[in-house]
Amino acid sequence: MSEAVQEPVKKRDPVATRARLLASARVAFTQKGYEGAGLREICRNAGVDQALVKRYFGSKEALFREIFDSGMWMEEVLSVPKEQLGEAIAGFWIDIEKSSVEFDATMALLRSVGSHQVTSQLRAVVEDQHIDRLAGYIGGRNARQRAALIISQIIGIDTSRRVLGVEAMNDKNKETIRNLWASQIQALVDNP
Amino acid sequence: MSEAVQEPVKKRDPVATRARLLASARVAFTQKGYEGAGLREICRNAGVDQALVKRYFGSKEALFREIFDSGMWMEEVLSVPKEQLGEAIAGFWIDIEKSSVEFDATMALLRSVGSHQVTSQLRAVVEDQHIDRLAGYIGGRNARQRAALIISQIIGIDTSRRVLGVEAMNDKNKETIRNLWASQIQALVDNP
DNA sequence: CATATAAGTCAACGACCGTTGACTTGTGAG
DNA sequence: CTCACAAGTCAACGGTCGTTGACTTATATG
Repeated sequence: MSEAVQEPVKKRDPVATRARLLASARVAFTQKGYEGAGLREICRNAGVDQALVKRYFGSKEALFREIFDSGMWMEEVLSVPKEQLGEAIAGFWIDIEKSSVEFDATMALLRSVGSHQVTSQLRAVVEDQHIDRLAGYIGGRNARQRAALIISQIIGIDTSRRVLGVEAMNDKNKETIRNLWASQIQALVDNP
Repeated sequence: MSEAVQEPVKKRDPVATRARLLASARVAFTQKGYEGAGLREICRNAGVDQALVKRYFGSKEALFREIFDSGMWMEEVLSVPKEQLGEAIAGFWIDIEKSSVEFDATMALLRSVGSHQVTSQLRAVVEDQHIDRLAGYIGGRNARQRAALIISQIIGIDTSRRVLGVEAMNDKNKETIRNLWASQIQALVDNP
């Protein structure tokens, strides 16, 4: 109402269109993974024609890449002192369900892991955005390997808990899982 | 040559056909996951017609289920004393590449995790064949949760190492990973 | 106001998917 | 030897997929 200083009522807004396409793709990839999400569905939910994916991104694969490029992955969790890193990481990923429901990059990754078309993309995301960043933070001997183990635990626990829905890790057992997992991570952070 | 006491040279052998179909399906699901593997490809490699999948198994989903039913999952690794369980599990899954290349149930599971059609199947496999069995073996307080964390680590590490191909966990770093991981598992086995 | 260009639409391509019913043919029981 | 039935084949169904080229239309520039 008040911010409409200039409202040309554009019928065509490439910036907004691109944004709506990206937003819709984020939801679809989160819910169904790379292969499971269809371009027609993504475009329908974005209210645009399916041919625009090619114009704006080039291909489905490039659209998928775009989504993972804009992630500030470990930042939020790497702001705590090392002694609390186990609690911070475990707490963040155990309570992640409260985060933005419409886009959950971890879920999108886990549900796309089986698609050969994007495995190299996902490896790059895991290595560059997660493992390397975490390894640089914890330091010490075999930092890369210890960081890789921590990231692998995130992948495995999230797969069991949220993708598969394993009962032993459901909300009723949340606190138990969080405590056990936090001390596991902390052991890897502290050193071999 | 010598064992052919009775060789009817059958043109039709339902038992053998079924077995060849299962063998081919195992390879395909291992390499491409549930969605990525097509029935036409499976049948072609088995040398049979694609219509036989319906006759023998009913559907693709049922064929997939059949493959995971015949698994003696944790048996091999649960034969060691508790004090060596960490070493046993880590060692088994780190060296798993030497096992039967054509069928690797863990890979088939990991590459199929994103397919909604089979998530409930896979959850059942993980819970009944892995978590429950391991929990019964290790015992103690919160055994199910500790077992679930161990199984989740298998899932996560195998996803990083063999599905994604993360460099920090490749063969050159195999020993480091094995040792770090073994002590992580052992800590969960011993108790909270 | 005229117009070049970008934005968006439309319909179709070729390929693959799981499934299915009708068909042919081998095989063992009588 | 016959024949009923199981085993295996064939072709097609209806559907989805990512992609693409030709088309229409809005917008900004001059």
